[in-house]
Amino acid sequence: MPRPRFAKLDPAKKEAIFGAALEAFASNGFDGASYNQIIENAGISKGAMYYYFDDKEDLYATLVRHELEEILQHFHELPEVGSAAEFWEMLVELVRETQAFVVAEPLKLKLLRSLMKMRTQGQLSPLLQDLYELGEQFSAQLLKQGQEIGAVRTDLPFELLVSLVTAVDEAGDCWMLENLDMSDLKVMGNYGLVFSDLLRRILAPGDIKFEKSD
Amino acid sequence: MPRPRFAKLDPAKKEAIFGAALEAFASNGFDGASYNQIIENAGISKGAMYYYFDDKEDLYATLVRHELEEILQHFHELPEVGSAAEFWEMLVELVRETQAFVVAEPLKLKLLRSLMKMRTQGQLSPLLQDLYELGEQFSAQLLKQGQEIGAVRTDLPFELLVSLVTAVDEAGDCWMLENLDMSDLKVMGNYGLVFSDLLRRILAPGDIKFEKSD
Amino acid sequence: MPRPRFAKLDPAKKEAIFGAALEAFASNGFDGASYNQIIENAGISKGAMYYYFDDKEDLYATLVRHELEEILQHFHELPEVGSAAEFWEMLVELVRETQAFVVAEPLKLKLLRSLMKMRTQGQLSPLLQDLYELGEQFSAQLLKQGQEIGAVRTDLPFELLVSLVTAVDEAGDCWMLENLDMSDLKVMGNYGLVFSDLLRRILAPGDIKFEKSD
Amino acid sequence: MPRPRFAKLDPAKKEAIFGAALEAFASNGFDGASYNQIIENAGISKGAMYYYFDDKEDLYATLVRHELEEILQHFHELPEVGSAAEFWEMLVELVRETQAFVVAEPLKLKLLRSLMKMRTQGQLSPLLQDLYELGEQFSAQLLKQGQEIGAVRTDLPFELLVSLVTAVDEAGDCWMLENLDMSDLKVMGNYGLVFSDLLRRILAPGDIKFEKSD
DNA sequence: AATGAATGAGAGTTCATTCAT
DNA sequence: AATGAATGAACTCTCATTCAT
Repeated sequence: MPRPRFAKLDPAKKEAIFGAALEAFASNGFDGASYNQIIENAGISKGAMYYYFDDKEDLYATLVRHELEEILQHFHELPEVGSAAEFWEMLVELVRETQAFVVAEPLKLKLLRSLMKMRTQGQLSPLLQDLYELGEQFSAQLLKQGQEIGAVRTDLPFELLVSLVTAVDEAGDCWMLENLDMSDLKVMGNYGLVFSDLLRRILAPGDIKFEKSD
Repeated sequence: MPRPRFAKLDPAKKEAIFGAALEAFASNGFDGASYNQIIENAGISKGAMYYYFDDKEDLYATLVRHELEEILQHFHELPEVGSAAEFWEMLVELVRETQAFVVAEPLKLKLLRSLMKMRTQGQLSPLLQDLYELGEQFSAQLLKQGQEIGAVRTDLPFELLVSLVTAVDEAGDCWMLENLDMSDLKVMGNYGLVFSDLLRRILAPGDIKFEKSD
Repeated sequence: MPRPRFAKLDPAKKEAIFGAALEAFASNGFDGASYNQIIENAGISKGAMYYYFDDKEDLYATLVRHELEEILQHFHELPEVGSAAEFWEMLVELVRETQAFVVAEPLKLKLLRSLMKMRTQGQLSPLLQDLYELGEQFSAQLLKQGQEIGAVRTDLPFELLVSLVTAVDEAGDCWMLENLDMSDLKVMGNYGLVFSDLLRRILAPGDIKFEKSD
Repeated sequence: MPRPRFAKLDPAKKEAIFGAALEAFASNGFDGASYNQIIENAGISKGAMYYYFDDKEDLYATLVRHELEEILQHFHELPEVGSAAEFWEMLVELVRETQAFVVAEPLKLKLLRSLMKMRTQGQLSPLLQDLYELGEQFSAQLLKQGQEIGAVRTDLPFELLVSLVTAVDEAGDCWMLENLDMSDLKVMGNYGLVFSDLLRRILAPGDIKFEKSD
């Protein structure tokens, strides 16, 4: 089922195809996007597209994997952290970088989120299931690391933690895109602290002490 | 776009229509559900359906509103709480009831979630936008109350809080449906505490003190 | 899978649909016939066709069943025969009638034969399998009757006999269509004797005595 | 339309092409087989295939001719027979050999039969028409020989005899493939007698005497 | 002598919706 | 108040074939 000779294609056409696909899938989800329209917008013939990709799902999977790998690579070398304090500092930085990505590439974010949507509702095909797990791998790896140095709680099922982190991330990203003037980067910078603190609240181990602040 | 004379219909037919629609929309989302099939499964004529509802979206909105109102009504009279402590106690109870609903009516939950999906991605039509806000109203009201008695933080934009609560709720519900043996109600009961604690962590005001627990 | 409300359709349109389908299926077989072209030639809209028939196969099956029943009904009341001699006399008459049908309705013959073709090669869907058995039923019933009164051999597997009769019929029909001037009905009449004798040679029981005739 | 420089090709590739084509055409018939898939399965480039063969039909015709010639060559030197009795003895042997071929090479049999199918229904292109006649040539030659020594009837049009022999052969082969456990070669041997007797019944001259056997 | 990228018409099927009755 | 026949654009995908290299 993997796609064959798309790799060695004229980069301009490649970009045209990925561009059209990104636009369509991000805006309308997998089912909602029209493959015909993607093909048309990419400016290639029907047969050509089916020469590059087995089918609609193959294109979708290829695109998602492409974007996913780009992101994962970007966060590839997480700094080694030795203490919980260092872990949370790293998280702040991580969240800031993520937000920068969200603002810079909202379509890509929406694309990745479309995969999450498909998972919750309906069942994912094996091909897409693999992709999903690849995507979760990053959060999972981070959480694992946090648990090893005692920064992250171990009293809840691991998958639940992953789901929670994903959900809060998504809610945060989504809210930012809707409510923040994107040009106002300073304000945005501050929200890095806000969201990393939210994650810490959720993930911190033990009984949290809720102290009155006013 | 509001729905017309559907109200004074034979309740049995009403139920047939809603049943077929719930099944279809919950399982396949708005776009994925086939209006033709809903009509057929409802055992009603094409013309009749278009006599009751303007179009597919009208049926969807009517159904969602119906379920939403049923739920809102159920939680209508929240007990008045005077202190933060009482607020958090109430929240525990609330989460438990919500979970019971999730287990009892997974389809209805999926239906409501389909609305969330449409919102995050793609744009909601004004009609559905109204519905979405109606759905958020409950969380919003709860948060408002919490803020008034000092239980809920006021340092973040209100809409962000609402989004966060919604996201965590959804992640929790979703995780439960996937991972819990539904007959194992005792275990489920315990998760009421887990999820309400998660909400408290997010919503509690001030700088949270993360104390080492081991 | 059966077809729904095609029955109570304006007979003229019914005929248009059956006509287009007969022409296409008879000439090109099931796979070879273009459903799109059938629809166009029938002069109805695509949606309308799918309103009458579930799919291409449904139309094909409906058409074949229609023609089959017409034929079976025509031969419904076979005269009761009490002796082998009467059986062979009846066979002569039967073959003559069949030949008249072949000449009158070559397309219908080709249609029925297309079903046979599909069976030998590739496997028939359950729907078409039923049809095929309905078609064989006539020959089978005839053979059964012949066996009961001792006119037809019982030393070979019954299914083989059916296959042989079918094959010889087909070869004969086919040859007639190709080689006979159809207007020359007198000659054709004689071939009734020829073909019924051929069938008798195959079906007659016992060791046949081949006597020199010259 | 004849095929060009395919002859002097690496025999291994030749075999690969013929193998893929045989598999596809035998299983799906001419129309049903996908030329693209044949090319892919042959492990050859698109351009190469169109370099060797004009088009799909050219490959089909070349393959059929190849198999046909192989068979015809196998039966090339029929033993000279001087009497009707010897003729029928030879026929028994011939049928047995044919059956062995059927069991050994069912795909090749199906391929040849696909040509018959195309002939009966739809019209054969001149190229394929030639092929068909080549195939009939063997039966024809046999019948001619039989007629010369008085073993085969001369009261029917020659072409009709050929058609009948072909049809009965086909019915027999087909029935064997379907109903016989191929490993049960002993039983199969007996059917050599059955089928050659069937042919004799059809072909024997004069008025056949049907004698009661019980 | 041979490649494989590219074509675009056409396949069967589903869709939400309309409208004469 | 309600029917259900009818629409035709759009859907994903396959086809045999061409042609610049």
